[in-house]
Amino acid sequence: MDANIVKILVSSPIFHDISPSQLDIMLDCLNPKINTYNKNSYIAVQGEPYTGLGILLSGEAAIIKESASGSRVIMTVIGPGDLFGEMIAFSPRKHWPASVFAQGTCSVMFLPPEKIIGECTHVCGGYKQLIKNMLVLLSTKALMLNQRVEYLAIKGMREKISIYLLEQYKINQKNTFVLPLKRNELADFLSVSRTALSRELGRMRDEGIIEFYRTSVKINNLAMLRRGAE
Amino acid sequence: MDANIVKILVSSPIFHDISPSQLDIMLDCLNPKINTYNKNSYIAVQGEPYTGLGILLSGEAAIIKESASGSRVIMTVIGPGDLFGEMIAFSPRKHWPASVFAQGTCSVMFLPPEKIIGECTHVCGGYKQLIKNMLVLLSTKALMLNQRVEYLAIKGMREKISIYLLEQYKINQKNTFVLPLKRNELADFLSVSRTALSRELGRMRDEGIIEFYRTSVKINNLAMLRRGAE
DNA sequence: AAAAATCGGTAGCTATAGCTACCTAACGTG
DNA sequence: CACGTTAGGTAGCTATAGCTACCGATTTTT
Repeated sequence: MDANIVKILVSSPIFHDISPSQLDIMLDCLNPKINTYNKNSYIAVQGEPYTGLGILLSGEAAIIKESASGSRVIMTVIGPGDLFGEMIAFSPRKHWPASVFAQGTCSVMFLPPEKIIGECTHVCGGYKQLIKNMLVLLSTKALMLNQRVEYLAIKGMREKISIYLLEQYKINQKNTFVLPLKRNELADFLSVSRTALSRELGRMRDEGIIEFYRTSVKINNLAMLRRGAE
Repeated sequence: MDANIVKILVSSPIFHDISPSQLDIMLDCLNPKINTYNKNSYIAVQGEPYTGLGILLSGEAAIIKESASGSRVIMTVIGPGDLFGEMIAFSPRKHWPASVFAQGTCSVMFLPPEKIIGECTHVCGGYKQLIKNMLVLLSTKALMLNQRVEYLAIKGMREKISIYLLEQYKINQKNTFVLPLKRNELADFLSVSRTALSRELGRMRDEGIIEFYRTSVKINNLAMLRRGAE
């Protein structure tokens, strides 16, 4: 296997803690298929049969959800080393739940999922690590989604903001901190409109609960913030 | 190991396709801890250190999310054979993201997650199956959550309903079908108020798109329903 | 079979948050 | 450094959906 490819693969979370030499051996068992895609072409099409666990080797691709009427929403953008289709690999579903679209020229490695829990009887250390990595990846994904559901299920704008800020406060352990998201991204994450988000933040500032400038925030009244979270 | 316990375990998705005799052998490796809990006591407390992958052997327990202010929301109710804490098992997080509360007298088996990707070098068939089951469980969970996020991210009431009905239509392949959820549950799933949901359903009926009585629905105008889904 | 609880539809009121539009501050690029 | 672009705050208007209240129908309990 090409040394360059191995280099990218060892940086990918799916091969975390697997040495290049181990990886080289494992690839023989895993039966990977490598394809290249031109800019603005489909790597995977929503609804079509699943083609395996994808690892982006080079280029940039967008995961997009397409509605029946043809409107397209970009879910995420992925780069070299990133995975896609990891949720479907071991589920009973056998169709792509979203499309993957090459933003530039891309090369992609597909792994047949059945090979991961594979026949490969000589259980090298790398093999065990691979499974462990898959378990970690899926758990983390599920937890992230779970957290997102929790935020989306919150009714009020004030409540969403308060809970989000309290969580950030807990992480930073300081009254003043910098948010990891820009306004637009935060609005997206909370699934509210940016303008309404800004308005509510303004109100909270007027009430003396917080101060902010762009992504930096200072909590002035923790008790009131807590009350806002209900 | 008690034959009764083995009987429940083989019915649990985590030990799917593992024979009782295989299971009996595996349990020696897995180092399970069994505890019993009185009615109305905590099996796990949100925020406290993770105690392992839980399998409910008997009784009924509720997964509840508790907010800082002390308000409690029941997420799901689980019964014998059901799992809990499967998302945290392989993630870097080491604290319960929700509480588990015994609704009646419960007995619970906890498995240390590190044993699942275990040291157990004699790779019996059952062991491989166990890992496969974990992967399937986590994938399915992630997909479910993903679907939920998609619904919650939808803005309009009409749009939510239309997409939901179209999905049900696709499943049933008939114009007339019975919804798997009651109004209350559907409102919960879509994260809208029941009254607003009923109102919009009424509007859609007035416009001749659908007919309905309780949980049975008939689609009268598929094209309009599609348009409602944007 | 009567009583109680659940389920579901309707109506009116109102708070909320989305949308458009606009403007200023920061960033980045040739 | 001038230009375009992105990020973010503000304002006014309005549609939407939440809430309360109520009532009839259905199911469950006793």
